[in-house]
Amino acid sequence: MGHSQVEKAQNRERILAEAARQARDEGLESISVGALMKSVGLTHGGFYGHFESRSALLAEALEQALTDGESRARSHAGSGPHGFADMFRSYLSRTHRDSRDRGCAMAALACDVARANEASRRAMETHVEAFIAGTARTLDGDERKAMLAVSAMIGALALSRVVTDPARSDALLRAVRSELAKLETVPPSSERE
Amino acid sequence: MGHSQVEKAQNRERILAEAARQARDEGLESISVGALMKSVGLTHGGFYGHFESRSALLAEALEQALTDGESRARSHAGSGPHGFADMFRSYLSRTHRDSRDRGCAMAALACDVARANEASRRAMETHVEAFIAGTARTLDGDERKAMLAVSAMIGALALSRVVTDPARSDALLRAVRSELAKLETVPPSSERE
DNA sequence: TGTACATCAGTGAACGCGCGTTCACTGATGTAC
DNA sequence: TGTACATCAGTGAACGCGCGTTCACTGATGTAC
Repeated sequence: MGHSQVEKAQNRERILAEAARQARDEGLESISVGALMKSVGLTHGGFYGHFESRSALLAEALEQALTDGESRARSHAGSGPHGFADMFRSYLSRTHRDSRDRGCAMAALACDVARANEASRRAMETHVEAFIAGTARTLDGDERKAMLAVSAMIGALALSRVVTDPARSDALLRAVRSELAKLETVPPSSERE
Repeated sequence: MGHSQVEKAQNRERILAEAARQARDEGLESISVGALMKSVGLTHGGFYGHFESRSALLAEALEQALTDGESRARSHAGSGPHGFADMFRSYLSRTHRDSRDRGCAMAALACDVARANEASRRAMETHVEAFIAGTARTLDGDERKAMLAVSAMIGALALSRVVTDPARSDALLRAVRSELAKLETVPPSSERE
């Protein structure tokens, strides 16, 4: 056969990208070396020329999935003002709900990572903190509001993928969108805090 | 050996209870027939006297986990007034975060169920809708507020189990608790809607 | 520029292992008399 | 109440299967001359 060094590097990227996609689609643990290699048009034996082991791949795939989802969230915000409303509207869109394999890895994998090893948890933790910090920046630096918003966005997206009734799934996304919109408005009076 | 019919019924319950616990602790798919039977003190062969197959068990275990978590949430509300504040305070407690195997199955398994078969999704959907309806009842029937609250509770609990820094995990729970508390108070004026 | 050869990316057979499932068997249970 | 026997809950060896991993091999790549 024989392939160039350039092709090898490209193949590694293709394997990793596909693994990150499959992780979000079917879960990290459901990735199998044979199926993964087949889906990028290679045979299983070649896998170990790219990664030390399946578990080493899973670690990289998780990081890749987290980064993918994040850059996608940023690009979703569009070229307009990267405000809070722009962000949560695209995050809580039906499009995002229906493209789990290309969307936010935190919503797709939070439960799995919660029971994974500490390295995986730390990897996702970094992205959770970044999401909170980025959201706080659009909310006058109010971190507590940002924590509520991030929890609600990730929770609502995950739940919208559980609900089988399309109308109710849509309603859930819509409701959380409209309630989050209220967070951005300054409270009419500061009497409460 | 020989065991009575009463013992058989009890063993079935013990297998199911342990499966529901393991499902929340390590994920539905990580349940293995051999390990499960061993953990209740039986041998793998006897499993098929109780369940038709592993996948039939998983379906029952999911339902059991969902019911367990729900009844626990109810009992957590305590004997006082079953208000919104009582509920989310116990839901977003460190105790709940740290006892995933006995807690809410929606927070523990939402991501897994999102990619599971339709029967599993429908099973969890019923409990999601019940949680929303029950929460709405404590919020003057405002379903949209309830959807925000439920999304935030489930999202925050799941994320608090990802975050490895104990102080930050606590802060996340605390922040969402304090922000949800504001939902219950009637808006100072109805000028906005 | 052209040739000879070492390198190495990818192949596919083979391996051990753990899993879900089956089944002949055991011996206490519980019923018929 | 006591005895004889059919039932059946649980046992553990055995099965096929898919998986992660290894490794001898192939043949194009890319370098040394």
